[in-house]
Amino acid sequence: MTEMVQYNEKQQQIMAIALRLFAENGYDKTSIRDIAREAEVNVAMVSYYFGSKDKLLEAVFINHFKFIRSAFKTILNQRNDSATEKVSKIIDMFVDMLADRQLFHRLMIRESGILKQGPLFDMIKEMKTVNRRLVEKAVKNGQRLGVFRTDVDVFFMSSVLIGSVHQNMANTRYELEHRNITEEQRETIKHERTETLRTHLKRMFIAYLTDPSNV
Amino acid sequence: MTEMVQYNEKQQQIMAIALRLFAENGYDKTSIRDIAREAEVNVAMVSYYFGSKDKLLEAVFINHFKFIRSAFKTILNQRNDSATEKVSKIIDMFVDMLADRQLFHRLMIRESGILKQGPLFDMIKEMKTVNRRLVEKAVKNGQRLGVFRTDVDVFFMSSVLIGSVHQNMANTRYELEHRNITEEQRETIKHERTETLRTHLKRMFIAYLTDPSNV
DNA sequence: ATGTTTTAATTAAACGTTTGTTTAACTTTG
DNA sequence: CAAAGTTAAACAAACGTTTAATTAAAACAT
Repeated sequence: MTEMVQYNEKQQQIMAIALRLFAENGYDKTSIRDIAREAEVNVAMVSYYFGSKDKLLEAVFINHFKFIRSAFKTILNQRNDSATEKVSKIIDMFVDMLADRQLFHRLMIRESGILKQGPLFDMIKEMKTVNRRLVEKAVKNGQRLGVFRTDVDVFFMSSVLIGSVHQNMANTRYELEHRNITEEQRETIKHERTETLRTHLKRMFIAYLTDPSNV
Repeated sequence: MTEMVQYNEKQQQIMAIALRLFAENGYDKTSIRDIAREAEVNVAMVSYYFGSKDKLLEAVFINHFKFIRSAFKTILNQRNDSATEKVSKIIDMFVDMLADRQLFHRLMIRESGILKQGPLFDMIKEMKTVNRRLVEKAVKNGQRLGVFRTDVDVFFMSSVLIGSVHQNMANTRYELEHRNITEEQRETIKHERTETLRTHLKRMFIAYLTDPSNV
């Protein structure tokens, strides 16, 4: 219970600012002094609370992974859906998860590219495995019911799923940067893009899974 | 003609090492001294030849963009294919391009995430636009011939295309890291993954484009 | 071809900044 | 009064870059 109240207000403030700066400018291009300035705390507070810059990044990761793990559990415990509904729900979960936590995923995608070991590597690897298991479960369910093809590739599908969502956001960001529109319009376009992505991902996956043609 | 021989041997040596280190360890985590050591040149040579670390990165980008642009032109000038063959060829081109130049694309994906302006931003934005145009052209061709649906989304498709390929490679890397296998086995698995990706991407896209069901 | 001059390439050392982190003094809180 | 929180200052290390000196290569005139 008290385990949950792990971080006090100041710590959360530091972590929130750190996440934003890490995601927007990169971990290495963000100095502890940058974080301290924006979070309006002394530079020494980061070492005091988190030990080091590395550990701060780790804390940010752990924080979000907790949330993500519980989201996975929720979807895993859902039953009584049709095979296509299950796929649809998984896509919804991924799109929502990535849309709601854009900053974190931008950071994760960036840092994941250069990790070779350590706690962050292990966390990301674990998440990749869980992603795959989730997709696998839904696919096997549809295959058991005889509505999905038997020659689909789960590794491929989980790559498409996460890769498409991330790329869609990255492309949208590039398109909107430097465009002279209000923040409101920007958010509207982003939202439209997300909904289009959601709809078409579902259609594409169902088409792929149920495609009757020979290869 | 002489314009082509832009870089001498030493410059190319520096650029090759820089690309590898930037891609594997990140731009910021790679020092000029690291590059100089591995390229077996003096640290001052980087400034001497490229002006700065920033400009070296820019040179690496320009170098690869030249190649990529010419690959695009090749595919754009191909004719007399069926609609599905055109899509198939585009997928082949993207998969080959990303597989052959893995290091560069790892670097680009990473750095693209934090760019807001400047020459690199512009180059990447241009490439995203060209990607989209290529997909658009193939899609419209198929629609004109009446074999593709009219309600497909080109922005979505180009996101899926590039995002899936990159994510597939990233996931494969995570899976293979720390596995106690020979370099040969590693390359074999990588190759298998790439071919599976190619096959299934084609099948999925064709299924998405020709799916007869209502939405 | 030769010796001379000019340009380019290369080097070790130094420069000024910025970095993450620590210290030691001070303030607030329980 | 003891513990936790907070601060400004200091620290050493690493960074990108520049300097000034030296060597190699090229261009040139004789």
